[in-house]
Amino acid sequence: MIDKHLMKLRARDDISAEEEQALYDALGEVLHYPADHTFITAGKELDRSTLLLEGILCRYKDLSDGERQITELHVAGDFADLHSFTLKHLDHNVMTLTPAKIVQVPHERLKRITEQHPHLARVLWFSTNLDAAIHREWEVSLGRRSALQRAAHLFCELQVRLGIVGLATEHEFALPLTQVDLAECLGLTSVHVNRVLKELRERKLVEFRSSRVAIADLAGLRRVAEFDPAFLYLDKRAR
Amino acid sequence: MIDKHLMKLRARDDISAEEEQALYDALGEVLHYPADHTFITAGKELDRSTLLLEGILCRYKDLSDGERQITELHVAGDFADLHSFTLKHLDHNVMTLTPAKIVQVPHERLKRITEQHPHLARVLWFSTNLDAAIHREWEVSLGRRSALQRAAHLFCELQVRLGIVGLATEHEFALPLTQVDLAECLGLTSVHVNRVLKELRERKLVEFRSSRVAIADLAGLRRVAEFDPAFLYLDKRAR
DNA sequence: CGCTGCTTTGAAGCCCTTCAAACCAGGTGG
DNA sequence: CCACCTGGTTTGAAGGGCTTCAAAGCAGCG
Repeated sequence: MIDKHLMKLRARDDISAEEEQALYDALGEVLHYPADHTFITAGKELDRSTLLLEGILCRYKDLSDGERQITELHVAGDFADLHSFTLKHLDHNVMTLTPAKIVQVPHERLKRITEQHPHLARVLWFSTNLDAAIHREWEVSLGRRSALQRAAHLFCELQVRLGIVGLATEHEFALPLTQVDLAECLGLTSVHVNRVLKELRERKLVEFRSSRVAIADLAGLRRVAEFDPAFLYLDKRAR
Repeated sequence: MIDKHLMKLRARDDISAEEEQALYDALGEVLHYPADHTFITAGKELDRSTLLLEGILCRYKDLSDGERQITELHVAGDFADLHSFTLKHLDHNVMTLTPAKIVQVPHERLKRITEQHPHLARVLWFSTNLDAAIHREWEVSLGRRSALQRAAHLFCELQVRLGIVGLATEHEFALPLTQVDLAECLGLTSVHVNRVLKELRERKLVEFRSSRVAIADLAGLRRVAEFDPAFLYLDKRAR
């Protein structure tokens, strides 16, 4: 059931059979959520974390004028809110962008992992630090990259992250988001996202339509985005 | 020596005398760095973390055109790169913005903490998750807030964070940064930062000059920034 | 007293937003 | 089976917030 999560972890470190079992033992209830469903609200006390099995989630914050900023996208195999284990409540909301299948992991069982499996605990710690690395890369995009580069960079990031769990090739992947969703990731208006997507299409770099990303020229796309996958920590080593 | 770090941790959870001792036992060499000194470079293997005792540090990424984005500021009491414990190398650089006094903490000794002090390990994990929360708030600023709001929000954040370690009052705190430094935090040009600071001054909200922030109207400043300190997790509870 | 780094100000321009409306595909119901 | 509705996409025109370029002002210091 958590094969994609294991793929993600094992791309970064060795996970023993015993540790794999400890993870399985930590699993709780499996749930199916519809699209556009906010299932974690900022400030609310949490006693379990959410491991995404299928679909796409996002973390987001709302502003007073109705604007929204998505701070991270989550794909299958990601813990959406592992950080709630130490934070106890979150500073942001989490919602589904597509229909999603998730499995809950009670914090009580995560606590046991920190007590009985220090290495696995460090790997989980690593994985929250990986989320922070993604945040940092988004800060760079939002602060310093042009609209075209931001969009290109996001597609590059998703191609790698989905590739790790077998959901993307060099040429394409499914991405059932709207242009509004993308705009909320990129700090742009959906109108401008539309124009940027048009330019990426005309430059024969990438095509985003009918819920798919078709990459015409991955090298060119990465060049435009100045994409360096180092921030995704794909080197496998002891954590 | 690490009293400010303990103040920071104890604002979020209880730290026992035994845990405090474990932290002291983990300390290594104390170093003094000059201002504008990059002492951690992206990609370089690390075997120790850096606890800031005095001064201001920043994490930053450089872009090909010479632009720079600062992704977080660090104040006394912060671990600047505790996340390198699980990441092993970083995706960003770390530099001093002022002269700084730091103490190194070998990863080997942090590993021992994860094995012998699970609760303290969770508190340290929490503290890297707090950095991620700050990243998210910056994403919101960079993606959705106006230049004026971004600057106001940063001052509010620093007032709280410095206040926790006794380095800020409701009315003022030392901040020996240049307008160029601020611009690199805020995703703006230094020219525009200058205009924004002028407006904050004219609106009688906050004055930034000669290395100090003088807050004329904290409530008004927070209103302009739409500042909510919840993302700093100041509620004390078991982690 | 002149250098250096930082701050301040002005003028022009551009990237992205705003506002508005048309277009399009998929699903529903008469 | 088409008319209609709805959510999403596309395009145009005008405007604004921030950048760019340029230069002057200013404080600290050797």
